[in-house]
Amino acid sequence: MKAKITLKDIARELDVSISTVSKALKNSEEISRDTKEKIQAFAKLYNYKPNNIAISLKNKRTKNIGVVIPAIVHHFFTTVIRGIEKYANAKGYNVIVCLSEESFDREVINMEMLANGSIDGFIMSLSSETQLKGDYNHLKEVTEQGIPVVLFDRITNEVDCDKVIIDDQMGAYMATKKLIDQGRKKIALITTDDYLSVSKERTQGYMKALTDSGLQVDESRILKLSTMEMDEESIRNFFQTEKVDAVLCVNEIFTVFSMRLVQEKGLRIPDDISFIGFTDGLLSKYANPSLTVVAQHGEKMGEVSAQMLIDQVESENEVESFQTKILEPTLVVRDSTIN
Amino acid sequence: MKAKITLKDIARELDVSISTVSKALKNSEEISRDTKEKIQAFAKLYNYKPNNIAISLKNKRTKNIGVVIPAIVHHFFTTVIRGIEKYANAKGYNVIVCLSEESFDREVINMEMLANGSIDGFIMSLSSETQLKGDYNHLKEVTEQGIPVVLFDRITNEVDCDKVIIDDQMGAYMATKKLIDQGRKKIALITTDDYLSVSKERTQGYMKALTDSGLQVDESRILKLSTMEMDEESIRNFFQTEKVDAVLCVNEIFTVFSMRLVQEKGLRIPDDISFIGFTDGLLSKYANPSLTVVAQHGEKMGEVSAQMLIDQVESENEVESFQTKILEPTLVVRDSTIN
DNA sequence: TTGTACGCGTTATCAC
DNA sequence: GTGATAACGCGTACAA
Repeated sequence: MKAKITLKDIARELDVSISTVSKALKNSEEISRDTKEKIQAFAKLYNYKPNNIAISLKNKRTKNIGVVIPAIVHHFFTTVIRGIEKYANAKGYNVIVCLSEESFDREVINMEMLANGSIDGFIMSLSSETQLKGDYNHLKEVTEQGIPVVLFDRITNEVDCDKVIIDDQMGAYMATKKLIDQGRKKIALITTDDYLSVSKERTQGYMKALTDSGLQVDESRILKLSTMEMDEESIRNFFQTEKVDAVLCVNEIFTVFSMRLVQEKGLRIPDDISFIGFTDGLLSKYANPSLTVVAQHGEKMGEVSAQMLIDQVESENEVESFQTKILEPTLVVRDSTIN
Repeated sequence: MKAKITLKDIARELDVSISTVSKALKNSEEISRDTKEKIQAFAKLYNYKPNNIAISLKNKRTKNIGVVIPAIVHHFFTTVIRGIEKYANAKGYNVIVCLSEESFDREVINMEMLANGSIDGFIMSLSSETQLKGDYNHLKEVTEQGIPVVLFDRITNEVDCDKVIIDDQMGAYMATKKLIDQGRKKIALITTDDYLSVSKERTQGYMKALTDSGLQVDESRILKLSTMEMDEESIRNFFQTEKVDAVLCVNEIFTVFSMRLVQEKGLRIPDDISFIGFTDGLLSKYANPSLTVVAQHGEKMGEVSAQMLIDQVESENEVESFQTKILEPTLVVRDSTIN
């Protein structure tokens, strides 16, 4: 095993000083051609690479980005990570991923772990427990320390930082409008409690579309689950009592499961009942029938988040004005609605 | 903005030496109660936290694990990451995720980036391009430098390191056997070229099950796609020529798409034709009909990988014997096969 | 043209 | 009981 070689090692071997080696490897004009060539050849031979940690300590820049998300087994979040990775890597940054698993405590612990010098900035989406609690002190502390933060998707207005979201309200509005235009009158909404920022927005978009079209909002047609996790029981009960001709759901899984339920009852999709979900993942594409969805453009969101963060990290002067970027959702029409 | 406070800051404020502060904060017996209390109170007040980077430089331990995988928008890999995260986090390690996106070059670049001091060890699954090329020098270099590596799922025998896989051959064998036991005679296999270690194993298991049951292996019933990415055209062609009564696929997506194709032709699943896939993800659970699959236990795999890696990282004496852990696959029976 | 000295933040050793 | 010093690996201002 050949251990990593350092400047000191090279200096000792070649009987020059460390700084000479350092300069030579940077091709400094100060050093004579002879010495430079000798040192560079030796360095190449022993595959010298500067130690990232030492450089981080010196520069107070780690070139690491901390990403804290509630879950990773969700298509949307994986696409965001991919977008972040793509941009960050191109800029020479690494991505440290931490999962809060929807837990406030784990979110706090993870941030504290990373905030002690491991990263140059955070990109994060809030855990549901955090949004429920409404406690954002861990975020405030971090920003007060001067560590840049970019929030995406699940955000809060209580923290001053850059944000990236899609226009969830518009997405729900577009979807609902489409259902109405196709003659649907009894449109159900399967969502979660309003403490989740995205669900709140989507619910508003749904209601606005109904009232804009002169339809009544019937609260009994709105099912609010407690989390984004699957709750088969509640959805089953809902469809036992409610007779509807269209359903909008805030994610893919709720939609696919709901479709299955009504299919079991003998209803035909989209003839008897239409479905639209959120998130354009594999499930939507390969469901039977394939799913019409509001695409959230996770990869784009990740890229934009990474760009905003790195801009902040690399800007000399402290940024004082924060911006919120709102991406436009798109309706991807497939077979769960009438064409 | 209150910047991070250092030992030096505290020392200056309290008019003591840096080493006194350091010791006091570690509750050293050497320091008087008075001084300790004063220093600890001050540190708490200003929320002092030691700088990870400085500690890493000193200890030559980063408490970071590098994870390099081919893709993240795959359920299997996300579950592995989750397992790694879970174990690593509990041990105080962070997880740096890098995506090779199935590219050899990106795999090499990512490893080089991380190998220069950013991480204590690697957990990785080979990109398809790497397996196709058969070039593992980047892995060998890293292990020669004394950086521990754990390979999972897509592995190679050419690198000496710990490995974690499931018994892919057994998984395919179990699945094929089940189809045979249900009276199926014409069983197709949709897989990828043999350069992918997992596909090769699965193909062997499939063939072994057939011959063990006295059935002929009919090469025309085996479709070998070039990658794990979806290739709708090839699959469509395959089902146009081949008449089979059961299909085994090496992933979920191939399976779900194939089911759709035969359904369009009017075949009933599982009455006329049965399906079994690999990977127990959302698609399998929510497909219509739901999918019988060989579960790969990704989360478990991640945990085991992390455990093996951290054991190696933390073991004083250099480990010289490497082990390969083989996890058992499980058949999850759902509605795409006869019960 | 080359080398010395210092600092990044921490800890461990040794001297007072 | 407290403090000075060296070391981790690197870069750079300054001195020779």
